[in-house]
Amino acid sequence: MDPAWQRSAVAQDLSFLLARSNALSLAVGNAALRDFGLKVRSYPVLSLACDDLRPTQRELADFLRLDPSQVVTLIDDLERQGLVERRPDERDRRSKVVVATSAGRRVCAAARAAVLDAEEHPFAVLSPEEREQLADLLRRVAFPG
Amino acid sequence: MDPAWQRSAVAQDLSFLLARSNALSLAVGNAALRDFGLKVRSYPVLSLACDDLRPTQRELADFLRLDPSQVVTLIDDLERQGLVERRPDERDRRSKVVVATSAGRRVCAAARAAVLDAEEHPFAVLSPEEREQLADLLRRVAFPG
DNA sequence: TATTGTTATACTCTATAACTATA
DNA sequence: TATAGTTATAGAGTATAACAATA
Repeated sequence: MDPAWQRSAVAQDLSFLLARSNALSLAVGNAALRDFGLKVRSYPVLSLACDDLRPTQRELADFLRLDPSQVVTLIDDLERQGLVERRPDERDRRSKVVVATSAGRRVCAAARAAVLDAEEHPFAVLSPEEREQLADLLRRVAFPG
Repeated sequence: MDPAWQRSAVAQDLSFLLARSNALSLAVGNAALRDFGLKVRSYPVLSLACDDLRPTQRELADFLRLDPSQVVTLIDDLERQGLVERRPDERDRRSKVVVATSAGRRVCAAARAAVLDAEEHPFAVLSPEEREQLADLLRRVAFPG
């Protein structure tokens, strides 16, 4: 059955292929992060906090294309697990800067390794060169301008 | 801000780039389909019904990686709009085959044109050759084996 | 007056289990 | 007994509006 279905009209759509690939990647990613109490949604927040960018919640919301209220609950979870802390922003007392704790840095490093390892599954069909090619193309779609 | 953030660790992950690209494509796709009473989730069902593959609900669930119960509600919607019909499968009376009505075919053709047109926005940064390259890479990820 | 973070709310999506009718 | 479709339900994700503190 599949061969004929793969020649169907929808299966040629870039948006359909993107959605399907993402669904696979999402499932694999969440499974890999489960051991660390993280999800595909919370891991980027922790990772950005670990990159010493001292992001405010507003900046995280903009970059991750999430509503500010969603960022609140993601950070609530990470803070409850002792992985990040909210610090007052000296330059603007309305803002709160998200910084990683030392525990957060350890968990993030381990989680990153697990994610990269898990990515082998959905992307194993591609060679290292093809993966880099795919990353380049997606980078331009994901970050136009 | 963005340039520094784009060099962050997560922004290098294939899974993150895929998720972000998909989020953009999803928003654009749903906006384009809204006029036709369709969504990114229901359009593939209608499109496959229009391809004369005479899919059963089970086959649709397998191909779209959806739970059979989700297929039920998607087809309920499409049937309520008069775009598809459930027909008994002569070969297995447990199964139901989903076929497009003539109205469904008209709507599907118009919706497909709108989707292809809307895809210009997220993928406009890529040349036609690059888009085909991206489609080839994603096809192999989305349909391994 | 505008913005940051927060709370509350509702709506969609996703996952699961149980039921029925057929095989 | 196993499978196709259905129903019901709960959890996760997403979007929106309103509010307090600060700019």
